[in-house]
Amino acid sequence: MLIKRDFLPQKGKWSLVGGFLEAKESLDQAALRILNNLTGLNDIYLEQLYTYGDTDRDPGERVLSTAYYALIKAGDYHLPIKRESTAKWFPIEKIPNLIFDHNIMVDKAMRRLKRKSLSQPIGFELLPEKFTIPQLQKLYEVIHQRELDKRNFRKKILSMGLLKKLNEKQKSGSRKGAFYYRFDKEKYDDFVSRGFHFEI
Amino acid sequence: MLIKRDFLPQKGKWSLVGGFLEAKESLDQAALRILNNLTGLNDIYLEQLYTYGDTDRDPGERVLSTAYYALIKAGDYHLPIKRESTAKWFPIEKIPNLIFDHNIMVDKAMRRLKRKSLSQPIGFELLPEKFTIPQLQKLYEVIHQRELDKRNFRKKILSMGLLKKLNEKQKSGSRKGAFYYRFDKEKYDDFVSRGFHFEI
DNA sequence: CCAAAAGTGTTGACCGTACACCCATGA
DNA sequence: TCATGGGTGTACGGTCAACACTTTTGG
Repeated sequence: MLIKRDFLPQKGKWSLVGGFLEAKESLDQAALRILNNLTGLNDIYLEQLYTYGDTDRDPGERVLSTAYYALIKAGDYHLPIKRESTAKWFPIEKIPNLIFDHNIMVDKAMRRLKRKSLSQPIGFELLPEKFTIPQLQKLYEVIHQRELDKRNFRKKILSMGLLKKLNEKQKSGSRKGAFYYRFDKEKYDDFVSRGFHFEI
Repeated sequence: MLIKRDFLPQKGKWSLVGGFLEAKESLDQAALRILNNLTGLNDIYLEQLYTYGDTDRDPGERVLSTAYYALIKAGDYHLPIKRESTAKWFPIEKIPNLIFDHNIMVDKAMRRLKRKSLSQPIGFELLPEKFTIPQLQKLYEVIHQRELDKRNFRKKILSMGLLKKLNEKQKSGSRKGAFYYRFDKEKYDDFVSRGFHFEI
């Protein structure tokens, strides 16, 4: 999600969403507040990415920026966006030139996400409650920017035992319909606490 | 490397090394400067770890801390440490209670290092120019806090083709003596640029 | 001659990858 | 009936893990 800057410098260019830390809030709280102000969303997965501290990043004055990235469930982004006029979603491969070092931030976030997706079932944060295996596969394909074999993907994902199959099919998107699944929260917690690695 | 605080609050407790960012330096430069002031070392591998921004981390006043960790070659730490009276090296498993959230920082650094050691030959930064395979193995054992099978370790490491065997033995440490090796810088760069993963 | 660390190969289990066809259904 | 995406199994090769004995040499 990018916003079109409506003030100088670089007015009119696309930019990541940002704001200033207040005296009595933590960095995490600030990130939540800023995201919430723009989108109205709560309960969003947020993770600190990196702190950018070069003296000349912002040509105006010296600014330190601690970048965070959020994972927002597919479907939630239909919610009304507050400053709708300026905020817009972009597919990751079509991100335009951004102000300052923001493209570097996006790049770092993507690398973090790729790595993370190999050691944690991030679908939890990015998919709706009920989702199909083809949906999950597409998520991994977008993150890793390559196509995956559906037989192998399904085998791998199911072998982890984290998914519960529901007795319900998604009817949109195909003639046949795809079964919905749900993450098994308990097994997931086991998994995470033991740490796992997973090639894809 | 820890220092004993010689000022309040928490005077006498162990602490990580820190300092304040100056107006005209980047975070990276500040980290280098602070490390150099204490140890006299240059050309040290430094990596930003995380920025701690809770409002009550320091009971005195509000402080934001961007933590960095350094990898210092075994052997270099024999160099005279400037503030020698207060700085001391600790084995990782014997780190005492530290001030504020510094134990959390150490913990995060260790986790980062474990992960990193699986995707990059960190021996480059941590071992002297010439090193033996048993030395390299001990490095991985310390980082991962478990023993490794020397046959498997040797096989794995050599199969990567990153090491050049020298015609020289380390005579201390064993009767038989162990051959020295050296990293092959070119192949290493290839490796890193292609990215690799490596189970241990 | 002996203690102590260096050095060496094989095997089985598991996992990743490649690959092709049938199924269900709405139009 | 057909186009579309969902769903399934097998076989090969590579990699990890387990495991025990020989070599060298200073004391």
